[in-house]
Amino acid sequence: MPPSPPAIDSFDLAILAMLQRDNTTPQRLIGEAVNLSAPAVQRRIKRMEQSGVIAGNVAVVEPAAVGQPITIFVEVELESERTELIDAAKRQFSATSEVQQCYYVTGEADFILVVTVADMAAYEALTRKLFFGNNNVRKFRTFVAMDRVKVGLTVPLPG
Amino acid sequence: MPPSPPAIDSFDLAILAMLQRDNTTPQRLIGEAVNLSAPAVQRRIKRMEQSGVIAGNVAVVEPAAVGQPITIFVEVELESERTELIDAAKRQFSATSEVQQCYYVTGEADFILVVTVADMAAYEALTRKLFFGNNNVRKFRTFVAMDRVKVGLTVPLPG
DNA sequence: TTCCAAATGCAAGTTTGTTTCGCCGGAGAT
DNA sequence: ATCTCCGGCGAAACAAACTTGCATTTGGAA
Repeated sequence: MPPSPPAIDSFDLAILAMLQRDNTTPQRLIGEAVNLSAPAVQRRIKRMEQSGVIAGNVAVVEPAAVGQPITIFVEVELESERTELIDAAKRQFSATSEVQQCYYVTGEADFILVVTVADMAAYEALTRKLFFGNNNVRKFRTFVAMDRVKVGLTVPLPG
Repeated sequence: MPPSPPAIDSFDLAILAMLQRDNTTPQRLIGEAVNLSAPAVQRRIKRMEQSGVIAGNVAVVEPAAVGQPITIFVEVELESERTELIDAAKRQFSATSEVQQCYYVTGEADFILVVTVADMAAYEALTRKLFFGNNNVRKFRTFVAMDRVKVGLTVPLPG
């Protein structure tokens, strides 16, 4: 079997902490901050990208600046929990560009969606397509965000 | 008054679409894709960063790889909707590293949180700190994510 | 039509990221 | 105990990308 990648150590965590704040930080500065040479930093970053610890490098776009000022949470409850229907729902939600995030959850709902739209008319159209047009959706509850207090994908890192 | 920044055009949208997928894409390739020279691409990116259209450039870290495999949604309902108490809650949630995302919403809840933790014991400790230790929290509902079907901050872009 | 402003493309300069090389330290075998 | 192999680290050379300045063109307003 292939050699398992080395475990994450405190150097890696320190590097990740900087990169998930700003991945344009020069490797030289990262090296100074964590007491490593720039090539060592580079090797560790590359390794973490290949092993999947770093899932991607992305620009964060301000939705309001591109005409999508409304963020909405939706709790979706299905009629049937059959695996096949769950998977179909996952696929449909994933393929919908307005659905920024989709989670399959325990509790009083089956899915929680984070939706980004231009206006409420667009949301209404989306509900027709995703929910009213789907016999397996028993009901859904809508929460409109008035304030995006904290937004990001930052993961809390030990150390 | 300061000159208002130029409106976003279809070139900008095409550039954003590529950057929010992978912001390490060389500007030369972006230029080829959108029919612009590399410096023109560079100028537009810089302008959008300064004007806030691009809110940041970050590495996306896989939570499970750094010992935070559990994602939880929490709907929080407050006792009082007094502005001062709302703001206090916003500040407390924002300052909590386990709270990855926090939204102030309409509907049957006041806040929706996205929480990242190592295990349920850590979540239990967090609820004690944030909810049971706060007299203004009337109740909260927990949804544990079994599958992070779609995760990201990607904004749907026209065009 | 004429002038002005903004944006583009080209080319050079600078910074950054990448690769290669040699060295050091540790684990295992002889 | 010593030798050898292996993996990682640091220094330097290399290549690539990014950034800047300037001349040109384009679009619009006077």
